Amino acid sequence: MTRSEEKREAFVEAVVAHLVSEGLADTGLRSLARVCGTSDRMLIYHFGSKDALLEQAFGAIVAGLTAQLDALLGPRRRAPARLLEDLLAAVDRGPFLPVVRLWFELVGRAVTGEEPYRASARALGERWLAWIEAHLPRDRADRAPELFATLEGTLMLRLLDLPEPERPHA
Amino acid sequence: MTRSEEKREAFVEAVVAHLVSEGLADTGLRSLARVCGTSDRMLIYHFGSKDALLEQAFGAIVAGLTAQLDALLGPRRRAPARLLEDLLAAVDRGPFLPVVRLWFELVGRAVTGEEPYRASARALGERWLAWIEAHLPRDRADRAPELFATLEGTLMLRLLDLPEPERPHA
DNA sequence: GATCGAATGTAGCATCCGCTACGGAAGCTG
DNA sequence: CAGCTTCCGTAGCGGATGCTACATTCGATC
Repeated sequence: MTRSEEKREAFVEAVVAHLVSEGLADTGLRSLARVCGTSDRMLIYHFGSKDALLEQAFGAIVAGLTAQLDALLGPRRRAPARLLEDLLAAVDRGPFLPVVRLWFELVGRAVTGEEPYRASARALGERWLAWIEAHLPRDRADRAPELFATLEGTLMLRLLDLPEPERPHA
Repeated sequence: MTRSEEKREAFVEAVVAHLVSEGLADTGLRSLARVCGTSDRMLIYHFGSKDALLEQAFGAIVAGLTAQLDALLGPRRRAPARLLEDLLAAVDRGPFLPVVRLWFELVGRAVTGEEPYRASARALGERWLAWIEAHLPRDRADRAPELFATLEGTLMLRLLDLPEPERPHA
């Protein structure tokens, strides 16, 4: 790997960390350059445009997410209700809340069709759905969208400090 | 009502229409002034700040939403599954999709705590929850958050062009 | 008709935005 | 050393941002 590629990779990593911790608000080229320890000039040089950089960063987040989920919950398949319970518990305990917040910010931009947000949100959603499907019993894989919907809706309520559905304690 | 109050009301109405049709992207003071047929100078004069104007507009949207829902679905209480079905059908048929998009944009900004978005999103969410509660059988009012979650999650999937949960046809 | 406050137009401030033009430095190749 | 490519710093463009200062116009009241 060339020096350039190494640098690009490091830049993307720094941007990912910044996005996860700060959200989409502070994503000016000059801010991103600061967290990368370089200049806006150089970010354009390496990535061509701000959107291309963000797209790569979102891609890296997508790739990292399933890895994190796998590490936390293992490959075991389980019934829908139990899987939902485990996922919500994981969000409670793990470092997932900032990513969930970022996810909702991303969806908020994606619904207008704005790129690169829409494409990134769809990619993230698809991977998430696939992960859920892979962790449901094979004969109930078709319930993945339903579980996804319940999970996302519950997270929305949580993020807005509105009352959550009552769940049977595990 | 004074001339000023009439004008303010008309301005808020114009801003509401603009928000619903265009979303949160094009909300510069000068853009809002254009759709109101006035100047940025005058919007500040009447409302004090852009945020105050937006807050009033979101308030008007909240107020209008339950009215629209009532008009479409009537006051009848119904079982959770049926209510969900009816709500999703209403979104399918009615002019609600732009409002739903705006709602998700609003949530996207609210999750970072940014005002006036957070307060407005919470208000809208609370009213929506209350509406659902009022349309569930009295002894099942506690299932409102669950229904809200399923509805919002399903709408998210729909807005992102991801596969929706299978529903029994009504 | 003088007066006064409400309403409004004009111009501008300070700051940010993504991006670019230009030129210099560094390092490799002949 | 010459010449070329890669890398990067400086400066700035044109436009948008929320908001303000100032001055004017207008309509109602005394």
